Amino acid sequence: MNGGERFCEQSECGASHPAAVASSSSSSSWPSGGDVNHNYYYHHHHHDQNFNASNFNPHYHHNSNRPDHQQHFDFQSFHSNGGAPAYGFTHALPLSGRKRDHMDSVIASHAKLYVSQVPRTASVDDIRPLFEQFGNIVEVVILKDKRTGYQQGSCFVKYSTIDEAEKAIRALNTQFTFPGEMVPITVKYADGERERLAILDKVFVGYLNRDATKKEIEEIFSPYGVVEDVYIVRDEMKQSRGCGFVKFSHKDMALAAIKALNGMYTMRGCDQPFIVRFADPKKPKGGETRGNTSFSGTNFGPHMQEPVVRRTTNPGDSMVGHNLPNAPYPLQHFSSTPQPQGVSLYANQEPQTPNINQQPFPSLQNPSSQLSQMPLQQTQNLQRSAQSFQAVPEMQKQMHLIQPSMESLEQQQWSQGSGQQTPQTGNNTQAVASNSVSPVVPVNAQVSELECDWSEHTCPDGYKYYYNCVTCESRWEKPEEFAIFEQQVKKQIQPHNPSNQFQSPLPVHSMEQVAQTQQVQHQTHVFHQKLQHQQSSLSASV
DNA sequence: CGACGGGACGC
DNA sequence: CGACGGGACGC
Repeated sequence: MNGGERFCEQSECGASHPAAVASSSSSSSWPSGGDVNHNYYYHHHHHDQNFNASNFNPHYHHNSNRPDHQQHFDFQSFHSNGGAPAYGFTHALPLSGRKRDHMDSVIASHAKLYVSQVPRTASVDDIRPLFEQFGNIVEVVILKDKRTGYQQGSCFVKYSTIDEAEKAIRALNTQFTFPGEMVPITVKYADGERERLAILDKVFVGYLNRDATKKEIEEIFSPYGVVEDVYIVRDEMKQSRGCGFVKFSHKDMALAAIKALNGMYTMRGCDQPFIVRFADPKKPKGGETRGNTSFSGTNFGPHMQEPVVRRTTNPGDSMVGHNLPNAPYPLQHFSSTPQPQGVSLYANQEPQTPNINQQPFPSLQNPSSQLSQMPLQQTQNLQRSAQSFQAVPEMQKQMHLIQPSMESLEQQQWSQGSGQQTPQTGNNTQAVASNSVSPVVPVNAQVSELECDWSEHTCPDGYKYYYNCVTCESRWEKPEEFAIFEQQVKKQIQPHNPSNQFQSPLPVHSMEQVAQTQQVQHQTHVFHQKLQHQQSSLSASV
């Protein structure tokens, strides 16, 4: 079967590594509307040479099929709806110097699709616009035959969220035919992807106290989200094996728990801190497994030890096990039925204390209580640690989940955080830079005249949501006001862009409904032109 | 017809 | 080249 192996070249552009992209996207949870001026990254290395609307005529005359041509490309989003706001740090992030922990956890929620019936002559630029209509493209990889180097007629398209991927599947699978192809494309999850994504809301926990009850465990994890289930692994004698699983209602919560507790929380009577990581997929359970390396490269590996600040057994640590004095916070803070798609998340909650009850992310109550609610050990680590790799970024991450209306407060805490973590190593500092500088500044501050009650935020997994600082409403869909606001911002930043085409890329919904090849092709064609226009506008503005 | 990457820790 | 405890999915 070796002859059939495929390969694809890695991009020479270090900045285009998915990790680098992710570090930008995940670190930019703060309003992303005003970041267009950083998007120059996109065409920095890639001009439009292969990009041409005529690619969609049946002849595909461009020459992108030379075997050695780079066909691998990671995208920085540059349309506003796409997520992954570019804060411009991508190109500066060295491919090698990066921590795998945190970012990869975020990456884990990216959704990779496998697309076949792609013309062998198609370039990334032919493929991307088609898919970009449905969401933020993190990566496109054209598969090639390992030996000949020729394209094999399929590709991976990676979206930053599952939602986007689903949209693309619904709209494009068997619905779109590339010019020159006899059959429509198939668009489906790459092998193992579904399984991988399905369990991101569940964490494995090691170093549980063997006497711990479900309830006790639930209380420890509840501050980070709605705990739907706690399972303690037991032997045949019903004795706890000291590990278990905690399932949340949302993968974001799982991530929050990982960030906060892994290596940071030592249970009473234990001498080792928790291991908290995404659960491995359950049993292979039969067929449908292809050379499934789905979990390599993220933090699922057996010895992927997170660069957590491990508690060294300090003399003064007799407190171990008594951390989290009154730990657990009322579960009522969490909506029991979070809806990824729906209307306002917490619509059914009492409006009286909006700042608490209607937070976009209920897992964390409010910034002022955030520190005090952190497990004591974590706080200690933050304070004492000169090499708090994990803790500080974690804090930052959590901050992003917090009430956006508390900007000043947040900023204060931010500066504390970055101050403490100063004495750390370079790579991290970089990551932090993108974290702590850009996102903290609200769009409103950058563009003085423009204001919008809505702001855009990103969950750790890439989901975007919108928060209104006046009504305290949050919602998943982009409010019209915010879309307009975004456009205004962009006009201001790029005065050279006359007719800004940045509205939500294309009418996605009508797209899905129509789902007619002709239309799709037409719109794709149009999209090409738009892209070109946008690109030239962007270059002009840099 | 189906076809499913490559590199990836950090000192 | 050391890092890792090993345990991994109910009803």
